[in-house]
Amino acid sequence: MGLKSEETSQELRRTPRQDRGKQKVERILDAARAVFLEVGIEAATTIQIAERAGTSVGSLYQFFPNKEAIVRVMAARHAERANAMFAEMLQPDLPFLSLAEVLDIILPPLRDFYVENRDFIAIFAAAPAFVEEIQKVDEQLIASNDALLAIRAPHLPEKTRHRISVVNHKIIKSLMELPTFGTDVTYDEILEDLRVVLMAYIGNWMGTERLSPPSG
Amino acid sequence: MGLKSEETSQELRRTPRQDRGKQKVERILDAARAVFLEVGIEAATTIQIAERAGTSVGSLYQFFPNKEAIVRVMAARHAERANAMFAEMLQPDLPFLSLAEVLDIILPPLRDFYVENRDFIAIFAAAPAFVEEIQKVDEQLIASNDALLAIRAPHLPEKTRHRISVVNHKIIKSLMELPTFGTDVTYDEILEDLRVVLMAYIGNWMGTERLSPPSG
Amino acid sequence: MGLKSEETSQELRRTPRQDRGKQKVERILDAARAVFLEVGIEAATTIQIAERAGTSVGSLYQFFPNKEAIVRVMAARHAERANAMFAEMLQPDLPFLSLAEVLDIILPPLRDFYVENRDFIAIFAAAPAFVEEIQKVDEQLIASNDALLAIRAPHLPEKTRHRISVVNHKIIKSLMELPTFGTDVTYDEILEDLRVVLMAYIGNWMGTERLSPPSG
Amino acid sequence: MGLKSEETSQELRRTPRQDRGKQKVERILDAARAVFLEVGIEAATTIQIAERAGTSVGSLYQFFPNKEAIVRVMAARHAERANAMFAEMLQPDLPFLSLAEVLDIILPPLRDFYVENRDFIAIFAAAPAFVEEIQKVDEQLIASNDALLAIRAPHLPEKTRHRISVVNHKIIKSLMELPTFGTDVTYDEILEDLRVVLMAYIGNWMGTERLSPPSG
DNA sequence: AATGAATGAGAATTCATTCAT
DNA sequence: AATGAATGAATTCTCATTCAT
Repeated sequence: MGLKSEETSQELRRTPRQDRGKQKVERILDAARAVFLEVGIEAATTIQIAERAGTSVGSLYQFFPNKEAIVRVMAARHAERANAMFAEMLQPDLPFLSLAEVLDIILPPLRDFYVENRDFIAIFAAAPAFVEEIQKVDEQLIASNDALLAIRAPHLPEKTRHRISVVNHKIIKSLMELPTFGTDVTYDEILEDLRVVLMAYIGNWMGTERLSPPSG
Repeated sequence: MGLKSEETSQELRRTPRQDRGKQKVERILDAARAVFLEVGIEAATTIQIAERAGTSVGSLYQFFPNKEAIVRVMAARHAERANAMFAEMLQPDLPFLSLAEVLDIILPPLRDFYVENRDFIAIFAAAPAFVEEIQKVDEQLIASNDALLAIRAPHLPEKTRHRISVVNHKIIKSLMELPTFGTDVTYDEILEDLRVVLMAYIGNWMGTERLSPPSG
Repeated sequence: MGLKSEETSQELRRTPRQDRGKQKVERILDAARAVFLEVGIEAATTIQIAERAGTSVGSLYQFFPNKEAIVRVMAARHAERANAMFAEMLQPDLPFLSLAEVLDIILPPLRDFYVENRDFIAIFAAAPAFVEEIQKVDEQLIASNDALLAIRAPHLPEKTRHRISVVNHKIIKSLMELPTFGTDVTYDEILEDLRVVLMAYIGNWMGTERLSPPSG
Repeated sequence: MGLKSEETSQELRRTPRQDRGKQKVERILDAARAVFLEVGIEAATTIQIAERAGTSVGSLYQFFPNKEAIVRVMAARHAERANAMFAEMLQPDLPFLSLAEVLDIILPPLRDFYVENRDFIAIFAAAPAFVEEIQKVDEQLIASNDALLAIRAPHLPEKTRHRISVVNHKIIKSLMELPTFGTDVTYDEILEDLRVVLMAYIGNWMGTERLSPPSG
């Protein structure tokens, strides 16, 4: 009787092998980003997105089983980029540097990530919670914080340590969002402020000195 | 929000002079809060809200010209409560106390405000930015920060000062949101963390010492 | 994200207590019958039905959660009418009469049922199999045949007896459909033919004589 | 069927002279049969059919102007097979044999036809009546009945005779459908039942005895 | 001739808002 | 003033059919 899609919204309906198809997926995702940014995820309509992408709804649905899938693929892409950033950032000797050095290493790529992904940050900031992919990005950032802290401050109770990681991440995330939204604050100013704040906050818990690296 | 009326959604359609009317407005706002919390602002339907409030849609529309108006009135109420909190908090000698004393005075009522308004915080956190009333709350909190800072650190360029106020507010706001969402962090833990962070951040700009109050 | 109805299409969405509502349900069902008859169940659209009923789609959906529900309610009504007919028809002494007498008792109300329900017969004849309600009507007619036969011909193996009931029912049903579809055959002619056919067919299995009723 | 083209769906768009083309038409028809059987004619999509046939929609439309045409060609094929069966069955001396002999001659090939065409029977049983080709099959079967009867019972008014032919055909058709659908009835059991029923029904109108063949 | 991506009209369903009662 | 049924525009998604490659 023409029921609407019963699929469990599995990402892409059909992995496009052809270049044409890949390009179209990209164009749709780009269009969606623009539309989401303008009117929000909920208010965006599939027809709007298709038109913006220069196609028809039909085409859109050839690649995405439903609107939610567009959001999820977009979120998954965002998560991938976040992962790539971590990989680059997490050097093995990180836990043994001074806090100032750690921040010198960590903050710039973090800023770059937030700069490059400002659209997605804005889109997902107001995103319906059901976008798990986005929550995972946060969880991952928190986890790597946690790992670092576990080495630097092994005496901390796990629960406390986790809270610190959460708070730390929340501070970074929320301040990095500032330039995205109206405020006329620059990313570099935020970077400076973050340095001050985190030196104090993290230093409070794990000290600011270098650690002697494990012998051997 | 898919409005169909052309009205500019002017808050209350008719100021209810009767007690009966006032009570109904309250019941509708309470119901709306509950429904918004459960399903989000966009997904909430006016019929749901009316039923929860124990009335009919028709009645609801007697007091609110459209769904958006409910959101705006709710936001306005939230703003009022924020203002009340400021009024209480801003003692005339505040600028001249030590930073630690200032935080001792400011943080507890701030926490209380966030505790008491957690529902609204949660509702508006994911709210489409177009709810101006909400932005005003933020602007007001930022403005009072700014005023304080203007006295304590008169040498700061206005723009810098404003940025500090913005950052300061964003830190408070985002950390105070943590207990509201999933995280098992308590308000008191957050209060401690805030103290550390703000001592460092604000202290960095305006010093932590007492100021000699203006003579005369 | 605005998914379409997830309800399991439970008959009526809301049992209309008011007369107005009841009448509207009737008008919708009448309209649906007419439309189904003209274009078939699958091709019928809810808007068509609503218009025919003199309402709007919205109203239609106030009573029926989806198109399928209309079909099911219609089928349920049909089943009820069939049950009413059985109740009337099945006299306790039926098994002990001669076959000719049995047919005299059974065939006229059966004909009346098929005459009065010719529209539904036509609609459901081509109905998608998922309309369980309709299958139940058939099963019930078969079951009462079976019960009769169990008394009259207790020696028959159950499987054989059931087949006879099925065949018997199928003959009745398919012949009774004839006047409904194009053919210029009257119900009375069919009744005569049925008598001949069933006398032979059933008589072949259970004899045509009276049975001595159970003593006591 | 939701046609969008204005063509009057003339069977085959292009008579395939090449062997390749003929084979493809066959493969498409086979695929369509399978798909129709599984999901029904209405729910079947042209892409499904094409994929099952190992081609593309484009190719399918090279041979069939639209979906309906597939149904019609399939029905036409079915009609042809029915005709072939008649041709084989209708021996010149048929009208002069005893009814039992006639049934002995007629019923087995009839059964074979229904067995071999069970798929089509199932497909077209629920088919919208607008497939004229299918009605023609029925009309043809009725007509040959009629012819036989005209010889055996020349005294019967034409209208009566025609009704008998219709009823006779309907009985055969509907009983022969039983094994196709859920029921666990075998074709041989049905054949037995048909013999009983038709002996009685036809015998009732045209006697069961042999006729003396026309001299000369 | 074959392919399958592209198109878009059309169907089901929802929900803000109105208005008769 | 209160009610809640009625309205229909708007949205998501499908699928017959076309047409560029």
